[in-house]
Amino acid sequence: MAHQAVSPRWDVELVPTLSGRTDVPSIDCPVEVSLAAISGRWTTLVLRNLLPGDGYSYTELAASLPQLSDKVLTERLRELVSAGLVERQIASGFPRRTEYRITERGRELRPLLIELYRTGLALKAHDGTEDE
Amino acid sequence: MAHQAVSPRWDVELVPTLSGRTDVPSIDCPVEVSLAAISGRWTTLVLRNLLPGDGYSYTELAASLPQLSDKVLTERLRELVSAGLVERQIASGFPRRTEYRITERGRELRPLLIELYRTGLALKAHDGTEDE
DNA sequence: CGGAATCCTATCGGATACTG
DNA sequence: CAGTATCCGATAGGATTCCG
Repeated sequence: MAHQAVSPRWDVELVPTLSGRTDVPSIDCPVEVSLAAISGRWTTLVLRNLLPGDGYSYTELAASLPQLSDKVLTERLRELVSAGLVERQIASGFPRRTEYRITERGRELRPLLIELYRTGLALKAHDGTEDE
Repeated sequence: MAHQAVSPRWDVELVPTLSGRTDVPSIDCPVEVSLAAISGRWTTLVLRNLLPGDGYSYTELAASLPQLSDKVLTERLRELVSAGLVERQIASGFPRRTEYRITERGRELRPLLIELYRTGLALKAHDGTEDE
């Protein structure tokens, strides 16, 4: 008989469905789906700015994050749009105006971002570098 | 007078404190703190396995994630240990046994991981690729 | 057993310059 | 205004081999 793959003891609240019991980082795992949605430098800041629901032009978005280069801003926006988290509308007229706005789907990330914030505050509170 | 930096409209539930109002991805921002804690390929899987609280030897951990190379496993463990999220104890004896175990601090990540899972399921549910 | 050391490639993200 | 194009250095992570 062959060796059994060693399986952890499952925390069923943490891993309630089978797709979380993977032994590799696969996009089938819900956790990886979420991570993919918020991954990339600057992504969470862009989402933070869009989440209140206001439409932003490209330039406004760039002005709200002055250190963010055009290249990366464009990349992030394309990723978010193609993931259906942000929508892009081009209003005809001159000068051209593009408007970026969070989608319903994008709003699903809000609780996650709140939790990221909350957890970060908790970790900062007791800093992990106290002596015994 | 100079130009004003363009500031977004704040979602005060999402960004309750000043440290979240940064315009660059700084480690001062709580969101970045959380992201740093769970960042890196395989990290969430290692945490998932440790979160039930069982101690794992290096080899058991490796066996629970067979595709994970020694190099990356070691890297991840060092990061987690140095962040105070996991503790490492060496039991004297032969053969040598090292035991990795989640810390109290590490348990603070549990709600975040649950939320990552929850959000991922939600995103998968309505897939973002439906036609109108 | 529990790693460390090397090597190698791919992708990421920053800087800069240019365009319809 | 709203991006694109190009270059480039740094890191991440996988494969493999070695060590106390």
